[in-house]
Amino acid sequence: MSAPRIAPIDDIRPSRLVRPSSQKKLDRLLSKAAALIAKNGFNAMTMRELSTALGMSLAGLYHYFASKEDLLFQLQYRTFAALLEQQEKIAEQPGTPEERLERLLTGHLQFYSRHTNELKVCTFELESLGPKPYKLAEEIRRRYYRLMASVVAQVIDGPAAGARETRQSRHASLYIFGMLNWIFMWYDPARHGSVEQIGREMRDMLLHGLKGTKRSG
Amino acid sequence: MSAPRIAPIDDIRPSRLVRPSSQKKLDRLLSKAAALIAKNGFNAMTMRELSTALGMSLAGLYHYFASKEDLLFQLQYRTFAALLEQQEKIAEQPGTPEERLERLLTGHLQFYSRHTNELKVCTFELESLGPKPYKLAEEIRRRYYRLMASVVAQVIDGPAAGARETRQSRHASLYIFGMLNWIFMWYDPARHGSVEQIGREMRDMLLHGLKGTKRSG
Amino acid sequence: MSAPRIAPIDDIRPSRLVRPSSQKKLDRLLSKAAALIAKNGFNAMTMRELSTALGMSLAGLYHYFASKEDLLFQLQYRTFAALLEQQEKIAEQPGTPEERLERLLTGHLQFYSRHTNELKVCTFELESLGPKPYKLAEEIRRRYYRLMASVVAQVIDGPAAGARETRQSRHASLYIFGMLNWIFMWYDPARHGSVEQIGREMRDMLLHGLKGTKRSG
Amino acid sequence: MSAPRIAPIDDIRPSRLVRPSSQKKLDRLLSKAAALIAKNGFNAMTMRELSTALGMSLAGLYHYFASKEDLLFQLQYRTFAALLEQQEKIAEQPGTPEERLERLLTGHLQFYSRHTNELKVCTFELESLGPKPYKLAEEIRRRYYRLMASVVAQVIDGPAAGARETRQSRHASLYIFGMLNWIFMWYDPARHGSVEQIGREMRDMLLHGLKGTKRSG
DNA sequence: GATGAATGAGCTTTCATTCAT
DNA sequence: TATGAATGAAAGCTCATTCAT
Repeated sequence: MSAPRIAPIDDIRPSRLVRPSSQKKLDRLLSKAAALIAKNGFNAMTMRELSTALGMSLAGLYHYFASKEDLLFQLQYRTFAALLEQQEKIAEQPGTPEERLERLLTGHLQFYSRHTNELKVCTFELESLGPKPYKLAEEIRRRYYRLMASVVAQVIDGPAAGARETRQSRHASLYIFGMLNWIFMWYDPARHGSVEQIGREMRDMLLHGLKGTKRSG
Repeated sequence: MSAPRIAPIDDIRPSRLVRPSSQKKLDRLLSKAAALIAKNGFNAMTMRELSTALGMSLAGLYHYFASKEDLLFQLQYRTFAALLEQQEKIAEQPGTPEERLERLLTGHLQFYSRHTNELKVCTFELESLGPKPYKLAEEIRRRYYRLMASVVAQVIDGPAAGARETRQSRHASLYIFGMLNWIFMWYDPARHGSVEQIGREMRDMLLHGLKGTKRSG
Repeated sequence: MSAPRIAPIDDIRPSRLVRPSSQKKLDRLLSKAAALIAKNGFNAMTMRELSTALGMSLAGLYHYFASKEDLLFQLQYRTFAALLEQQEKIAEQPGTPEERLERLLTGHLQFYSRHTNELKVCTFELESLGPKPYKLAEEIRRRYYRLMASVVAQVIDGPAAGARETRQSRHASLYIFGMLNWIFMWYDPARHGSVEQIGREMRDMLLHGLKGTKRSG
Repeated sequence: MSAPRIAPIDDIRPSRLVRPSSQKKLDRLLSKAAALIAKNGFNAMTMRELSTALGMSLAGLYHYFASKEDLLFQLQYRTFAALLEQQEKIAEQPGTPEERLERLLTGHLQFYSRHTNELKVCTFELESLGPKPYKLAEEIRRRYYRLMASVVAQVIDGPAAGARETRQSRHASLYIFGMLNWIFMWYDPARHGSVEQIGREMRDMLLHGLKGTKRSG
């Protein structure tokens, strides 16, 4: 069940090679961009604004990104790829389906709490991509979705049933992604507790229903 | 437990009265605007584009909306108010907490299926509002959230416990709204069945956990 | 030396007769318009703004004025005509040239203090008129200028010299109009005293030079 | 009696440094803008019109001016500052109060004849500025006014009286500025002679009264 | 007379992007 | 690599004016 390699970024930016020496600077640029996009949306972020926030010239940005959309794509692709890689490793660890589900939930939430801006951009600005980069990003997303669905299927039908998805498991996975992604709209660690706690709550609700959430209070 | 009346729109635009005769036209404008915003986002929709789609002049739009943002606000406010009104009526009907929860789920999804564009705009363009209209829209949202949380609380702790919210019920409500709102990202009636079916699935999962979803297959 | 009648307004607005019954309303409109134009300039005043300030509909204004420029013209023409008529009467009164000069100065300043807004519009928005109304307004102005120049000539060269203008009298008249019209830029009755006092000061300075102004202190 | 330095422009636009290399270009832009504004007023001048007249793109203008109003402010501030600097130098030269007054009159008129457009903009478009730049421009104006008033005071009360302003000297200065500034409305070198001649005429009228103007004919 | 609705033309400003240096 | 200067395209919005009622 080893995953195929993810298509390289340069598929979409064949014109420019980013050498290791500038990797660190590139990361800084993307991080700042993520913060600005997360705050007001991709459209609202302007290249000028970004250049000012970075203390560099507007034209200078175009040494790192072929276009504003390329910037968005790089941001999304890298983030998604990192999330998927993490979750695939987590899913490979042995354990009951229930244990693995909890690990996926918590892993997702932890990734969220460490890369809030980046994940927010991935979650809400997918449609801002053009058709080609969209397809590339979509592909990773789909793999992540299948990963979740296969674990959910084992929870529902038992590990003996293999990882065959069913209508139930597919729908449930969509509900679960809704729960997970909606967290951007409300989560505040000071008010709601740690993401690990949230992960346990979700697990209880998913495994035992609403009444089961009383146990984890 | 009768709800206080919703603050009238004119709180924010006291200068303009929309008379009954133009109500119909206003509805048409808002409906088309909702479609365009839902498609590409509020920022991407241009007033010119809207005017063309409506077959009227650009300047003519400004007879109905003080600004582009005012348009967004009117759209959100009306839609939210209609949704809230519907759901409050539904919640008032007698029945066990479980029955009332299912009715709320289904009611939300039905509203979604009848006003997909409008609800999408409400769900994803809230942050495009300025501070003052944001607060007004937020207020309705909060009331809807409380309505859901009170029913969820009764499901968890039993009807005898009253509608007192707890940490569990509040968090669970947030998870539920995530499930409900995420539907914009994937739902296709042809592939996923009717919204009533989805509503039953969600109910089963919420009441009995993932394994409980097998029953409604 | 009786002055020829002033060309009737209808030369420029042949399309519409203003009947006596609406005369009063027309005056109100022009007065409000004068106030708004005086405040921010003709260009900055909008017909909407005016209609709002008057509590009437935008379209309604066009029953009284063929266009925005027509409004300006009517305002200027009426005001100038009234000023000229007053000053011609004043100049006809008997007296030494010096006395008649003082009367003209004071008359001008009194007219200013009674019709500040209107006169300001006449003084600073002449160029906002199109060529045809400009010429009509210019004509009255020129008559007023000649009236002043003839009196100034008598002051300089003695009443025996008749009213023949000279280079001196013409230039001096221009300087005097400068003094008079610049008053819009600074005059405040609370700080500078009555216009009659100002008139005496100007007379002293004009007749006796700067050192002569000490007498009227 | 050395004057304090004039507040630098950057007080209001600290973000943009105009380097010496672009100074020449900036001057060209402002000069053309002055011509267009002088012709039809600030409101009537459009940025498009200016860009066309300069043979550059509309957007390019915004490299030099943060906004249309900023353009007006820069124009006014620079012109006023230059006028004030010149007149302060002139006033410092030794001589009787009468000689110094004449030098100020002639200096003002010469500045006018060399920078007609710019000075016209300063004189008639002050109110087109917003409150903050207005205050800055007002400040320079006031200093110029005081300079004139102090010399006028010495003419009236003799040099021994120092430069203490009196009601007479203050008012007389306002009349003088009226005479000087009104020149925009009528002066034509071909018809009225050189500005130096006008300056002498004004001096004679101011020192000896209307009858004294015969001497300079 | 009066007005709500509508519009063509035009305004200031912003944006992503390019290019000579 | 880096940047100041420049620009085509387009955006939101306003204005004087018209016209059916």
